[in-house]
Amino acid sequence: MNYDNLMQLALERGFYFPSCEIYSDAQAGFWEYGPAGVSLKNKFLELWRRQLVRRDQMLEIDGSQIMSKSVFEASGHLTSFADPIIKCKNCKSTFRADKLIAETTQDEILESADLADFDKIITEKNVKCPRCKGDFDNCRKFNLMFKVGIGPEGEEAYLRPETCQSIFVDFPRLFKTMRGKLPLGIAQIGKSFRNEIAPRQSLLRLREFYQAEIEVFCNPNKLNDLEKFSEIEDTKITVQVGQEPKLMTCKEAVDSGSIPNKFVAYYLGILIEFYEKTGIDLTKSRFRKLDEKEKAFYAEVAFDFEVETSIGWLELVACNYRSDYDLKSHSKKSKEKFEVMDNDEKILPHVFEISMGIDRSLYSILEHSLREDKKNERIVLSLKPYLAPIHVGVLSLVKKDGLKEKTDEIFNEIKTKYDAFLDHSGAIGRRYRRLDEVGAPLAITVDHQTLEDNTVTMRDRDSMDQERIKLTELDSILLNKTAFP
RNA sequence: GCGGUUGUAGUAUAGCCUGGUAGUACGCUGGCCUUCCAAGCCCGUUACCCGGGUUCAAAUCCCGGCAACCGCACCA
Repeated sequence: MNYDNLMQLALERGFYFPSCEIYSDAQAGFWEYGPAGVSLKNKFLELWRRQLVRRDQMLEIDGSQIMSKSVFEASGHLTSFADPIIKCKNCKSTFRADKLIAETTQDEILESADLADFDKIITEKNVKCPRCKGDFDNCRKFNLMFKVGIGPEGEEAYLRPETCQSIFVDFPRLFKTMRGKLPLGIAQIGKSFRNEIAPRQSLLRLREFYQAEIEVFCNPNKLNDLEKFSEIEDTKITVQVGQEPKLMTCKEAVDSGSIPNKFVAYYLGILIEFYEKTGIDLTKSRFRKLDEKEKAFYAEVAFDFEVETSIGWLELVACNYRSDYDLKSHSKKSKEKFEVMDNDEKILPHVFEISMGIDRSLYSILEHSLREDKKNERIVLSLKPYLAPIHVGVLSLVKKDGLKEKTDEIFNEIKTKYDAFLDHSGAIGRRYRRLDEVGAPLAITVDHQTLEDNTVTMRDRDSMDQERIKLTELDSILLNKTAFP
């Protein structure tokens, strides 16, 4: 199934839809999650907590979305997270100043150069608009951060462009008070904000989006000294260095040098074990090593976890070895001490980050789970049961003869424990089809026999098979079938 | 941000060229029927992206805005 099929399902079944859609000044790049989308997202995040945060005994925090100017002076975002742009006075085309200068004059100019330098070169070399030969306005910086004004004086602050800055800033307190020991993972789920020039494709390129980030603080001298590496050494991952993706175990990846050390390999390993449980098709996934040009300004080594969908390869997770870039710069700017003791050694930890795009992950899960069952004329969302927005449909075969009342009774017994959906009306087949489309793995139906022997039929979403179960066993069956792995 | 295409119910669309009662399908609400997979019948429900202009009259023509799609550029 492709992007359009999924978009239609999302709109019809309440997974996601455009923000502020009733108003004509609604801007692109903002989307809402509907009831089904929220339920899926919550369960996805619960799985993330279990498979990464709990597994590795990480600390989870929830930081503020608005952060002070100093944070982004230190992090480099105020200067590096901006593009120098110039606009043609005549045809209004916009270009990146550094790229245009490089193309037309062969002069290399740093992206971070002063604005006056750009203007100077453009005047000296007589650079004109490549479209219409027009003159340019003065160069300006377009920063992708949203600036906000705090309080009546409008003090300068910014919406965070990545959640991890809270983690770096909070590190000294967390390490001390939580009795931290290296390596230490600190995790956070939250929203980040980027003023993208051209947001597009619903959840895939947003101005306001969710990230689930993990920053692992480590001793850079012990990157191959990691006992728990054995847990994942046989886990298979696809690594692409250069052009050819290769399937290998984590151990082979380290031995062959595809992944630089056991430490990085361990986190890529537990990440792939997490994604395996989301239902994403891992045969359509790869860790792609980024070359120098593609890497972020703070990254020393970077792997993108990418998944193939109907619209191409999508970057779901950026895995960056940020070295001591962040702690060093925050330490310098704030005068706070970031060094910690690792046994007898005093060190400034290095950071490896696993920066996950939640919205893109959810999109990929949905696309990989959605299928058309032509034989039975239905659309089925074959989500993992523990991720399904609705765990179980509770249906009455017909409303009369007390079946409705019996159904209500069963529903009331399970509704606080499971995501159950009660439905009495319409043809039974139609109700099953609707549940198939939101991905409900199970449906139980109350019929006349139920009143006699307290059994109901339980239908399986994927096979459409039915079996009769005792109501006394309903809870344990549901518990078992919808449990997280 | 540029260029092209487009914008009609919950979804998908017809109507637009040639201005005059906005139609269809699926869905949805309620009812009849029905003992398990989108059946049938009846009743009902919901829409012309926003603003301005032309006109006796605008979904339709014109201008502006916004959005979506495709391409270019961008993507820490």
